[in-house]
Amino acid sequence: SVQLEMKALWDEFNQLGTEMIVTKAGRRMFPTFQVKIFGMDPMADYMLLMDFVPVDDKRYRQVTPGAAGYAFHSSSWLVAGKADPATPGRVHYHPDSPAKGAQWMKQIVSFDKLKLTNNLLDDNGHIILNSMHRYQPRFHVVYVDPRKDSEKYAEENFKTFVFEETRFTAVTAYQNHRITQLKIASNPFAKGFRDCDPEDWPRNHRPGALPLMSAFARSRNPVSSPAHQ
Amino acid sequence: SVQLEMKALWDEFNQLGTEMIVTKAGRRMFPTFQVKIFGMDPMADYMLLMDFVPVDDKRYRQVTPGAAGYAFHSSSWLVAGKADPATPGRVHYHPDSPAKGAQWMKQIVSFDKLKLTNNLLDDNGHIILNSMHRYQPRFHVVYVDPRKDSEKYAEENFKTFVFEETRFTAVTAYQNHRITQLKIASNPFAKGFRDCDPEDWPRNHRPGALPLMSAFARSRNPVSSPAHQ
DNA sequence: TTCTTGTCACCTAGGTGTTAATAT
DNA sequence: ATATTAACACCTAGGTGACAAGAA
Repeated sequence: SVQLEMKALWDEFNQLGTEMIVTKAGRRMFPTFQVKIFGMDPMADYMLLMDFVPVDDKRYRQVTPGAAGYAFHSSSWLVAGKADPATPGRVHYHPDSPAKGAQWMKQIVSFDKLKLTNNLLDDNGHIILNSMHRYQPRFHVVYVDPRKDSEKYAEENFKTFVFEETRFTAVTAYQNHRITQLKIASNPFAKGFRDCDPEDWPRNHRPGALPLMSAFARSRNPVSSPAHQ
Repeated sequence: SVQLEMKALWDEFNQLGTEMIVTKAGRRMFPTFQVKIFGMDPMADYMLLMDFVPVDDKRYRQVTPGAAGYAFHSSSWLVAGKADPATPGRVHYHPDSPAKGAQWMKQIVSFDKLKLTNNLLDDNGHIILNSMHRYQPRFHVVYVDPRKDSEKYAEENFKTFVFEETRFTAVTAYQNHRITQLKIASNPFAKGFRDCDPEDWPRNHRPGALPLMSAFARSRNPVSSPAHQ
């Protein structure tokens, strides 16, 4: 069995509609997909991998509620047509694969090397996704069968785990400001954009409490900021 | 068979008398011990590990040639008595162990996670060495025998490789300035102490050329520098 | 108008020798 | 005297969202 780590954080993002940035060079996911694994044979070899399947066959687009003059990203999505044709879909093997069950179970397994890209010609082995489409991450455990004719047992030698709270929309720029603020508040690498008490997250964070979202006020290179409203 | 990477650099250090810093928290080696491996069974599992054995049973101390007033570290070592009693001696397993021969052979194997410490009570799994003693790094390849009674074949299932040019003296502070300068010139993490053409190393470095050693002139926090000579 | 790209300041994380103070 | 320690400035390496400019 498999347990999703940081489930409370995933839930918080999922409630707002998780977005993941895709770039040409590849971007990590945040939150990172991490799991605790139970019930493996400690002495047997396993491969761990992830892939991403479309949640639906729709393409989305952003609705702009701002009246005249100023466009403000919202949390509402419009269906903008049928999905782009899906490419075969890559998989990402956990770099420690293959490894013994004991190794996988003794600590949290983290897919922090996995990167998402929108570059259809990517040759870095990153996961290729279409921007403005929704995806469901999947986690697969493959038992390395020592038998000679292991191919015959492929069907019974792997198990797939899906956590619906890890669904997200691939984007090239954040669409929902509340997602941006939650990323800034919870991702250590975005600390430079925080405006609030830097000690308040995640140390004192209680799941269920309202996320702190004052970072938007910060403006590093003060350019002619358009009148808001 | 095994080939030492960066042999030219190791030779250059060895010619001066390589020194490696040991600290309480643990310090990496520089140069890093790296090898290319040939002739493994691509499908078999191997463990890769290193250990460190005393080169002799001597303790060293620094000779101070400076006359009165100013002590200047030299490249001469004096034997200062018998070695401290050796502790059992830890080993460092390469963190990718165990892995298939194919995996080990397809790229350079780097022991850059290995750290040296002088803390006899270290509980981080680092290699414990005595300062002012000389050591010989050893590299071991262990074939993971799939047979039930594999213990019986332990003798024939491993092979040890020793590169004499990787010998070094463990120190808590550098004793030979030429070693310091060569470290500064060749270790990217010490770039801040370079004084010479920053592009000149290692790009244009020809083994056999005299190492560039002008970095000593640099003094960051200019304190009352004692008159030299 | 909407979406994408490339650059940037600002971070995390951690590897350097230097230095002054301390220990032996 | 000689050896060790801890704090420090300065790096490498690379992960953030902001922003302006470009593309569709």
